[in-house]
Amino acid sequence: MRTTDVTKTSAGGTARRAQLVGCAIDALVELGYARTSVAEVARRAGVSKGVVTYHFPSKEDLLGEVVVSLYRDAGEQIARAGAGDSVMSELEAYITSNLAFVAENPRHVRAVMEVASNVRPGDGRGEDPLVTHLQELIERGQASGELAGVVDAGVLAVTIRASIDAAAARAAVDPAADPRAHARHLATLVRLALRTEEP
Amino acid sequence: MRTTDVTKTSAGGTARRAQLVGCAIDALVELGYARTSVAEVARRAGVSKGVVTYHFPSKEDLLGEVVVSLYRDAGEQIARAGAGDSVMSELEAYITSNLAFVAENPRHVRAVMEVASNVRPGDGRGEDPLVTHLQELIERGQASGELAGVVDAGVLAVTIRASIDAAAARAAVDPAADPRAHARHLATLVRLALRTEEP
Amino acid sequence: MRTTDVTKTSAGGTARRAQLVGCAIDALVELGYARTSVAEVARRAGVSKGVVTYHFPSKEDLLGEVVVSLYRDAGEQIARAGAGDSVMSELEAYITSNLAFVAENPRHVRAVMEVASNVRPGDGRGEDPLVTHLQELIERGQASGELAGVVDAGVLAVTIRASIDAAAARAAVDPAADPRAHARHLATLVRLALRTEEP
Amino acid sequence: MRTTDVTKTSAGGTARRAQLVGCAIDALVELGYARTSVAEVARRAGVSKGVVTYHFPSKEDLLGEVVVSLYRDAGEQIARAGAGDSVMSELEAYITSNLAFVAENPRHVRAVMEVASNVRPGDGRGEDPLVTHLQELIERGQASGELAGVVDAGVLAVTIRASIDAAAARAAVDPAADPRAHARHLATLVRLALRTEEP
DNA sequence: AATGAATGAGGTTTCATTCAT
DNA sequence: CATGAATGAAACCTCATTCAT
Repeated sequence: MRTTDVTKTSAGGTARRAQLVGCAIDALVELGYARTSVAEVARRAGVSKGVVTYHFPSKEDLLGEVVVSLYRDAGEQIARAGAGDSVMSELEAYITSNLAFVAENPRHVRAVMEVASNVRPGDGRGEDPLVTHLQELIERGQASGELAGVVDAGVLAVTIRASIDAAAARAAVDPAADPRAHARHLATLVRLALRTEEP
Repeated sequence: MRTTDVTKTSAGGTARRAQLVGCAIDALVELGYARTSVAEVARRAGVSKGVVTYHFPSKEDLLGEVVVSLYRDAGEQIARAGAGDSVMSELEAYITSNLAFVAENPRHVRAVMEVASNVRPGDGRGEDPLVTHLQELIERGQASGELAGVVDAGVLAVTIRASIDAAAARAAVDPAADPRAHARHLATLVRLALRTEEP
Repeated sequence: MRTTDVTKTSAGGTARRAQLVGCAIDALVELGYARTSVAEVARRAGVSKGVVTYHFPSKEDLLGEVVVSLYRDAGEQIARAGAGDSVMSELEAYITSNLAFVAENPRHVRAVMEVASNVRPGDGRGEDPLVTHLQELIERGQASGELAGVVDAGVLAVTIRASIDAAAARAAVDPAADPRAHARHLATLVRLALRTEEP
Repeated sequence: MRTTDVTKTSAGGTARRAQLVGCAIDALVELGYARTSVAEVARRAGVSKGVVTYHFPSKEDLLGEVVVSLYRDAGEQIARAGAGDSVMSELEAYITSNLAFVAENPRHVRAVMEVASNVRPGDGRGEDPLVTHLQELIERGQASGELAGVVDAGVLAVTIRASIDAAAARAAVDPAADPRAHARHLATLVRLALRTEEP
């Protein structure tokens, strides 16, 4: 329980909001989406239900904050990873930084997965931008001849993304999992699949 | 609506059960887990709520049947695919038959995904048997020298499984997706990753 | 409390529905609109809250039924009153039958007033059809020369309607009030206002 | 929005109170009683919720002030209208000044109606003093022979009052309505009803 | 087998009010 | 004077489940 005393901790309700988001994450990880109610989050925070709806007018707002705060944190960290000087090293940096973030925030990642798998996408499809970005990266490398063109860029992009997510899911639930090792092995796998015959 | 008249169709109400499972699948696909209620399933079947609870003592039983019936069908079909004469061809058959099944049963697959992401796994951990099976297969190939040993068998197994699931998720929701093509490209990817230097 | 045993009273839930409407009327009269909750109605009926929402999916449905059942009853009774052979006698019949109905159903009338004064009219205005009907009647009499044209038909129509409603409000709350006497005096008033100089 | 800057405007916060009453009126007119919350009033005033409860210990106090401020204003204006030299002219002055006030303060009037229809009268019954006053006036005229005695003074009093209120309700909601014209026509109506046969 | 009625728990949200700063 | 945080009650609604017929 994140019942850390929050009084006098920070100006504005920022601390309280952060605490509530933290409790929501805990509830999502431990109970799943369906059993994560406003009441449950309030209970974990040791406050009344009203406090939650005071800081987050609706449940959607609270869970939305769980999601965006992850994207904010992940975005910052992954941006710092910077790009490599070749497509392959950029791919590797992508994989590594993603799973490094996962290794450090397994529960937050898991919580967002719970939310994502239970929110009906408004109107429908829409390519996953994460996958699209990967695919374009790979295609660029293939076009320049740096990478072999045998394997389908789209399928490889989906596969990389899915592998990262699977490792994340695992890490969130199994403290013994090692997302960084997964990253290394996945990078190897990708390198093998994309190596040109004669370097 | 699967309101096919079911009266006097079969002994023991097996047909009614099948109809209800079908309606549950439809509801899961169209409304998502949260909005799939017993009442909704009954409405779609054109019967009263009592009928559902009569055939399935609890909601869990109904959704459980959605899941096991998929595993039953998939198991049969994939078993028929048989094994190849080499580990690589067995891997390929696994990938292909899995995604062939997905291509033929996208809605049922999607429904099971809805259920799976909302049912808390009994107590927790537990290796995924599907992944374990793949991993053992790969390790066998690597031990015999048929396959290269550079890549980590566990990570590759997880990645294959994740890639298949991602393609399935996509196919279930996007009629334009082509799971069979995904299977071919994924098989290529695996072959590249596992090929020995000098065959 | 209308906790009359309803079991085995009638086929279908019609009796239960009627009982709930009755309890809603009682609550509206005794507590007013704001304090008339679904829970309160259930309590008065001696049933659980769920019963109310079972028969009336939403609170709006329940209160809507309070209103339409009044209009149904009133419509039938007033229709039976029939029309007179002159405009004046028709006006008199209107006033009399309206207040006779009020005299017999003071609580139901009061309940509907509570609802009416608390439901925001969807888009806005819209002439009150009851008033419009009266106004047309009066104008017809004035055009034919049967009634004096000095007084404004619209204002008289509004005034008659308002007077009836005021008497109704009074009757609903004061058992000593006499709506039928009010009707006689109001009719006299109208006759005086509309009499021609030389008959 | 009545967000007029009120700081340092007046001693004792009288201006703030007036501003809040004004915002409450706006909310009542635009949203109705049910949706007029303390928070809404504060929002419209551009201040925090606490300000409202500071100046008005309870919601009832705020809405009460909406009502009494109307009665105060109306009382002053109607008193200025003065009395006529005959009962009939006094009746006419009453009707005219009432509806003149309505014509000038339609929103305030509407707001008070919202409140009135949602506040349970203390214990119940109680003659309406406004009606009683009218009734006594009429009876006086009838006793002196100035007015005809055919029509019942009580019913006429109720009817006049109801007609004024109906016109007020209309004016509050329909800017095209003309309460002053209503007053003239109503006065005519009353005169006709009370004229003696041979003057 | 099937139905419709009933239950009661639980969910989200709104709100008047209190209070420390 | 003013604020923002917190509370707790109450409202409406949904739903899985039980049961008599």
